[in-house]
Amino acid sequence: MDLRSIEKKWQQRWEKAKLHHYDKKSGKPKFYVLEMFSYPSGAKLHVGHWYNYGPADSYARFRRMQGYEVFQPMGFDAFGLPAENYAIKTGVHPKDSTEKNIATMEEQLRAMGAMFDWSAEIKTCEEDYYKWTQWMFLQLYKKGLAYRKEAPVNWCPSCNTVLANEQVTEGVCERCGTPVVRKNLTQWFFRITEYAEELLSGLDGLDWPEKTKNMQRNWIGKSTGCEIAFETESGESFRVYTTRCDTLFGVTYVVLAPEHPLARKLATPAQEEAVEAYIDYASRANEIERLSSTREKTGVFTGSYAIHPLTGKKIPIYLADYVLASYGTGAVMAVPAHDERDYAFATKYGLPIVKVIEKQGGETELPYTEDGIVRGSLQFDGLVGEEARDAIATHLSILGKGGKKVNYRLRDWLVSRQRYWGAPIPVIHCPHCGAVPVPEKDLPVRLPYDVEFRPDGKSPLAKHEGFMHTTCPVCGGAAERDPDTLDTFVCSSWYYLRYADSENEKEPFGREAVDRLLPVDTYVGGAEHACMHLLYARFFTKALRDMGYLDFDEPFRRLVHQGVILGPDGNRMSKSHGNVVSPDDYVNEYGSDAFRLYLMFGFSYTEGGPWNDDGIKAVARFLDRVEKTVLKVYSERAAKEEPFGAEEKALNYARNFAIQRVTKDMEAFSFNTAVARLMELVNAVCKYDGLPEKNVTLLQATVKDLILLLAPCAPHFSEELWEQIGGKGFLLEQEYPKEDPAALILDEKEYAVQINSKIVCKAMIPASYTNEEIEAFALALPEVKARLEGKTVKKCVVVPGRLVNLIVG
RNA sequence: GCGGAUGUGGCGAAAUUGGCAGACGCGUCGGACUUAGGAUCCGAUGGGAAACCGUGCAGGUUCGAGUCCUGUCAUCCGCACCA
Repeated sequence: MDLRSIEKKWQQRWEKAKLHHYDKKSGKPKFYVLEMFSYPSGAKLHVGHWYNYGPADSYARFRRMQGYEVFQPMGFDAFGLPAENYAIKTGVHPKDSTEKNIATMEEQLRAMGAMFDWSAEIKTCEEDYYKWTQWMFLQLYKKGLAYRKEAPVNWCPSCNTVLANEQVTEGVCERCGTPVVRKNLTQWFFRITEYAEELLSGLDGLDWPEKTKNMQRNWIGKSTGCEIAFETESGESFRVYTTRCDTLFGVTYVVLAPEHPLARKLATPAQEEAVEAYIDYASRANEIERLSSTREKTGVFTGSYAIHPLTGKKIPIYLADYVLASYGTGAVMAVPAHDERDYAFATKYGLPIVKVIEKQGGETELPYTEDGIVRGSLQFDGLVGEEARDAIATHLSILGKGGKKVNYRLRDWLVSRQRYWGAPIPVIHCPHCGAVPVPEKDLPVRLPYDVEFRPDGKSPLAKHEGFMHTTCPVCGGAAERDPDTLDTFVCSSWYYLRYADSENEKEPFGREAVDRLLPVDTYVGGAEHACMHLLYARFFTKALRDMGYLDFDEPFRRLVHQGVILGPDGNRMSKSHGNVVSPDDYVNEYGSDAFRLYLMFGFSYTEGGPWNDDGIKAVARFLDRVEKTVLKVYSERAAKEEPFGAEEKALNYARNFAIQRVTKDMEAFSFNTAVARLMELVNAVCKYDGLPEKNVTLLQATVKDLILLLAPCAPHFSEELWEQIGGKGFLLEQEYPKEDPAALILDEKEYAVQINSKIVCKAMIPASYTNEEIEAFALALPEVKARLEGKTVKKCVVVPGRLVNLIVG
């Protein structure tokens, strides 16, 4: 079969029949299968796209044949830095390169033959999409979930933009690897922390990989501790946050972050110069240096003292950048005896170390950071761990000096970007009225085309006078637009909603459409989005729910991550490694079905692995074999008398076993074993076909089921075979085979017979036997008899259908 | 440093969740058909001559462990001064 020519033929017929369009009137239960949309940074689809979309499409087809009204849309996450960086390098405008890339990728996606519903396609860089992205911003603003503040932010000097916390890895820009520096800037934030608790608790009910859920749990980082108020001698007050208030009597100094509001105020005249110098030093350190836990601790004494809230003792106040301004209260109580960091700092600066926790049943070695018995702490002596913390926290709250407090590591999401290729932030800055949101009727705020996007640390839009100059919607006076664009993750935080109603011009999505299709039933995409896209999308869903636009809590019911296909050398594919495998070459040579089938068969889907050429040849051979077998079987005529003996029973068993297993494996995204079962079925068919006497009716029925089972995995190929054997309609319209339980019941089963857990022989034992009968049967076997001469059987373990184990003394 | 995952033939991988380790496929070897075979079909294929030995390594629980427990090594991933 010439796979390439039949692909075109069937793609055209499917298209003409609108076979892949979601039909809301079908009356069948809906099933929303979604793959993460494409980012058109390169000009072509790579193996990773194929590995994501090919097998996932087979899953969607499988669901469709099972009787669901499947919705599987596709689109493009088209805004973003790569297109802009490419423009800076080559002078090609991001809009032009993006549109060109999208056109190529669309064509390739169509050639894949996936059942995408192209009528729902979206591109986030188009006005009719980003208009609603801006609308989302305005709703969040109205709800108090979007706000502007000056804060130390992550700045990538190479990308010339700020980055979200999530986009900084090990102190470097996630995208380009440049060390990130801290800068004080006024920026827009989304108040994702408002949802920290629900984002955490909601994970429990999700059918997601445990690993991904754990990454989100870690990222949200809930911690239960205690806030404690300290007064200074000069009458100022500040609070510290601790998870170990049971160590409160061991406090020998307190530390404020260098950015703490009181940092300068607390410097005594004698220390003023040193404090200034230290604040300056800390502000210049980049994130890598700052975050390294192995770096030697630095700090400075302010000259001021605080009063211990329970003992009334004088405690020196230090500044040190091992305390983070952005977590907790930006101040900590230092207990060198029971905290490694404080211990290191105290040792270096010669501060006292007071032991107040004793190890239970052992020598207490400092720093001792585990729970233990409280000592030297007045009425709290003798308490241990949690009970000590409870008692001290309660005591503090009675005194009005603090109490229990929950903290999260999650920070608000910084969404401003000083870049061109994104959705403009719909805000106008008026000298009289301040930051004013653009009225909804004036959306979209259009992204101008003629912009100088060469980076100089300022937003490219800031240099575009026509864009910047506007009037204030409140007072009508001259005003300027916000020159920043939104992080592209804002665009992708709600696209799965837009698909449901992509043509709607009046609203981002109609309530009825969303109620019908959402949430997404199965979402397939890479694991790298665990703490970014997947978290942001959950946040958007919850915020939109609270504004009354949605009626569900979680966007993605089930999540599956595909693995990564590596180069043949086992390294990640990259131009610099020279190990990039182009899907096009293989698709041209073997056809898209063979390529897809290899991706399904050659790897464990969630694992991925190195590419290898031999595998794809094997799959092509398998398809050849199927074709030959099917056509041969269908060229035969049924005889008058068709036998139905042991051989037929075996074939029918193989047929129904395959149906049962393939169904289960497809459901579980275990595509490699599903294809293996199909291969077994083909082997069984070939074996039976070689017999002199055949039941052609059974053989043809078996082969027909084979085509139906194969249809989701090799759609064009199967469709062609289906037509050739006289099948009616498209395969997607056929019912997926269901196994006949009766055919799976065997009269006898093969048992492994063991003596003292060692296999002696195998035996066919009737399925109807009781455990006693099985034992008797085993004992009567000659192999067993010979070995049991003169021994007594002490025990007999029977595992029904599998083995019998005789324990002898 | 903390957390998680993984470790099975020459290779990609399976294993009904504690029950015959290596399904299916690649590769290799042998055979058939052939002028020919890098096509196709059939057979063999964990190691070992065998008893036996085999799921990173060392222990343990169990009639029975790839699977459970303890320790350990290696690789990968995530977090990383979060008080």
